[in-house]
Amino acid sequence: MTQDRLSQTFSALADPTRRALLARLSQGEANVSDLAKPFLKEMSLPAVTKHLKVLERAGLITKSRDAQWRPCKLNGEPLKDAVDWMEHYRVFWEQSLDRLGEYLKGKGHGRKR
Amino acid sequence: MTQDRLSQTFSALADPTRRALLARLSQGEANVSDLAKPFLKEMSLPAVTKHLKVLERAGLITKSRDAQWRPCKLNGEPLKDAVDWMEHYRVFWEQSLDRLGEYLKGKGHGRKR
DNA sequence: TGTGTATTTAACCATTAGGTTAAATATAAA
DNA sequence: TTTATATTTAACCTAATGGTTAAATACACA
Repeated sequence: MTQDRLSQTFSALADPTRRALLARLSQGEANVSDLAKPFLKEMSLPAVTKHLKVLERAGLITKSRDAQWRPCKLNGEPLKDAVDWMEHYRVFWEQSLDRLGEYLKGKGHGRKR
Repeated sequence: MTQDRLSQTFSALADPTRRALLARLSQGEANVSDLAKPFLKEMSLPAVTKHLKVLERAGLITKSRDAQWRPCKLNGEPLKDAVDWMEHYRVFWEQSLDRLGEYLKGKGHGRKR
């Protein structure tokens, strides 16, 4: 199925290998074999290539060419829409922290000691 | 595979039906058939049940019991970790906006007219 | 023109995801 | 105890995911 943009972003992020690749790329450009190195005990090079392709199709990275190397660069823009979507729900994770905060501040008016 | 928490959250969000279910629940509790109603032209009730189960396993909703109804309630906490992860990349979507901002402010010192 | 290094593609496989229909279960109420 | 409504489970199907190995391609250089 041709997924909508947001689904594509979220499903690209739904894999720890791919998140680790993005984390590595947040420190700077790197080519495929550099990126693959930390994973070659766990999986093959073509497996990493496939993960990179998923990230590329999601627009989260772009590959350029330098001789036989393919330097990859992180592109954060798709994350903006994802975060924007999630921000609508901020109240749903902050409300529980509020309750915790009020409890800790002793606003319970003597309830629970 | 038993996924890590973050992967489970992102993959739960990687489906438009499930995001729509969460959007509906952000307006308040609803039971399964209420939630399913907008989707029954596109899919069956058991399909919706499955989506709700995915959201439940991801900790994004909780179901309670009221006679034969199963009221569902949104739980935003897993989204916090997801947003926290993404915030590390904020600079990667803001930097391009900065460049746009600087361009618009004419900070280009005459380059590119 | 080979040769070495980097990367991708092809062909395949097992598991998961997302859907279906039919049957089972839970609960209230006649 | 039957009936009606709400929901889930079972069994099944197809396509997508994430991995493999082997072969192909891209490029620099002796």
